[in-house]
Formats: sequence, structure tokens, C-alpha cells
Amino acid sequence: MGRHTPLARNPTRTRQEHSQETAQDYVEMIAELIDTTGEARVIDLARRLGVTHVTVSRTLQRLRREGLVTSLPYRSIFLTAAGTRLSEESRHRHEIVVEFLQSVGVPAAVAHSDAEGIEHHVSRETLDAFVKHLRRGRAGRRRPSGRRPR
Amino acid sequence: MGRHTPLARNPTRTRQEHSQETAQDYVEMIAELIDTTGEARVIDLARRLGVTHVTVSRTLQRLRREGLVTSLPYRSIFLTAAGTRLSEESRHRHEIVVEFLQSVGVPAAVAHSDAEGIEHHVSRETLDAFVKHLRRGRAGRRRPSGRRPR
DNA sequence: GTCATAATGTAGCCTAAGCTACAAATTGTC
DNA sequence: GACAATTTGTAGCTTAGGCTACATTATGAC
Repeated sequence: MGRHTPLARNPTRTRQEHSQETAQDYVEMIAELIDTTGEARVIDLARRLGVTHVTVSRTLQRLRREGLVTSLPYRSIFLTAAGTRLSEESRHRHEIVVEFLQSVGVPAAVAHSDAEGIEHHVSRETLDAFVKHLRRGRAGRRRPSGRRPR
Repeated sequence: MGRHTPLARNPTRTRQEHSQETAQDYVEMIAELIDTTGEARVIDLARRLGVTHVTVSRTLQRLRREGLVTSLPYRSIFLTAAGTRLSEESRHRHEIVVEFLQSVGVPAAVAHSDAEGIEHHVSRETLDAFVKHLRRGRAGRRRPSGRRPR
């Protein structure tokens, strides 16, 4: 469809997906920084992401344009309502993936690191399957067939 | 380290990773096309990837440069030894991820589709965990504790 | 063999996300 | 308050991967 529109004003599927992943990583990290240190600054994001402040600065321009963050020059960064929502969804998904990976025997450190990449490619259905699997595992291991240990 | 070298001739980590994913997708699909239809052509790749032939054409330039494929103008595409190796590794990894997802209850169609993205972010350790999980599952379900049904 | 159609290539444009180098603002120390 | 250090911004370059429009080569039908 879009392939034949004369305007071609929107980036194509793959590109969109990729920049959406970046957006999620950023808002997640901004939320975490605000939570743990009180504020999110360009330099902190740059250090955590392993890129220069220039890259962060330019990506923030895009996120501002897309209404996910707000910030004034030389001041710290805030999430909009939309940004907060996205960060919470991302965090939730991230935690499930990490927990799930550990539940199938992936070492904690690796689980955290792999989840970074995997979380962006887990569909609704797969996430549900992960949750169910976690419930099953916990139920079976910790409270066998409803008996409460006392 | 690399961040301070004067040359900066190599794309940075994230960029490298991403273009490596693309390379894997391409060689995997080229191998599959050769297997099933006898040859891999630009137009087939374009259709399967949902992009224009121009994008494929340019990506193939890169893969040629990187020594993964060979092709002459207006002729079909071949994998080099390195390309074949990469395609086999990718295929192997892909199959494990698909099987694993299904084993935890993800519907087949979703498993295939999600595996496309997930496979690129599964580390060696996580892949091992998946394999072990599959073995456990199969062993437990099909031949419980060593007894052979007869 | 000619000629239309299909496939491939090339030119040139765009965005995202890297970078270095340099400029400007803020912050912290004395 | 002045000044050095840190942080942020801007200019301008690169590559990857999208695109359209147009040119060229192969292929298939007659």
C-alpha cells in the first residue's frame, strides 16, 4: 500500500520498528534515572547507553518531537504522560522477559543482558505464554497442589 | 577505547549489530531460496522482505563487499563459503528459538514470526538453556525416567 | 529476430543513529 | 564574583537502509 503513495512521508516498517525500540530504551532509562538519582541528564544517558552525548542529544530531539519527553536547553529531562506510559509498559515487559529467562535456567547476568534485545521482539501472545509459564513454574515449585506449608 | 581513536573508521557497536542482523536475514533467505526454488534473485528477496528491489540491490553490494555473497550484474545470487556458514548458523539458531517458543506454549505462527526478531538477541548461554529445556521437556514427556515403552 | 515485459541497476533524496570538533551555558571552587 | 571544569548544544561528516524515478539488460511471445 504505502509503497505506492506519492508522498512517502513515513519511514517504512523496519525503520519505524527500530526507532521505536530506541524510544523504549530511552524512556525506560530516563524513568529509571529519575527513580534512582532524582533526575535524568544527557550525560547519564550517554554513559549508560555507551554513546556520546551528541547522539543522546539528537535522539532526544526526536523524542521531544514525538511527544515522549520534554526538556529545556541545559536542563534535565522529563517524561510526558505518553512517555511515562511507554516506560511502564517497557519495564513490565522487560521484567517478565528477565524472569522468564531465569526460570528456564539462564544465568541472571545473561538474562538481563539478553532481555534488552529480546524484549522488543516479544509479541503479546508470546508474553502471555511467558507469564503462564512463570505461574506454572512457581505453583509447581513453591506451593505444590495448593497445600500451604506451615 | 574505540571512542577515542582518531580514525573512527568502523561503525559503532549498535550499528554493527544491526547490520549484522540484516546480513543474517539475507543469507538465511538466500539459502532458503536456493534450496526451494533453485536460485535466489533480487526480486524474490525484495518480495519476501517487503522492500523494493533497490534496497535489496544496495544491501547486496554491502554483503558482496563483506564477502558473504557473490553475484554478477543481472544474474542470480550465490553465497560464499562464509555466507553459507553464517546462513547455517542462523538457521540452526532460528530453529531452536522456534521450537523453544512452541515448547512453552507459543502458537506456531507466532513462534515463527517472533523468532525472526528474537533470534538475533539470544546469546550463546541462553541458546544453551533453550536446548537443555527442550531436551528436558522431550525426555520427560516421551520417555519418562529412562523406561522404554514397548 | 523483434519487441514488450520483467528484472536489475543507478542517481539522488530522506531519516536514524553513530562520530569528532568546536562553541556556549552551567556548576563548583576558591 | 571569577574562573576552571563539566555539561550541553551545534555543525558537519559517515553508514545503513528506506524510497521514487529513470536507465539498462534479460526474457518471453510472436
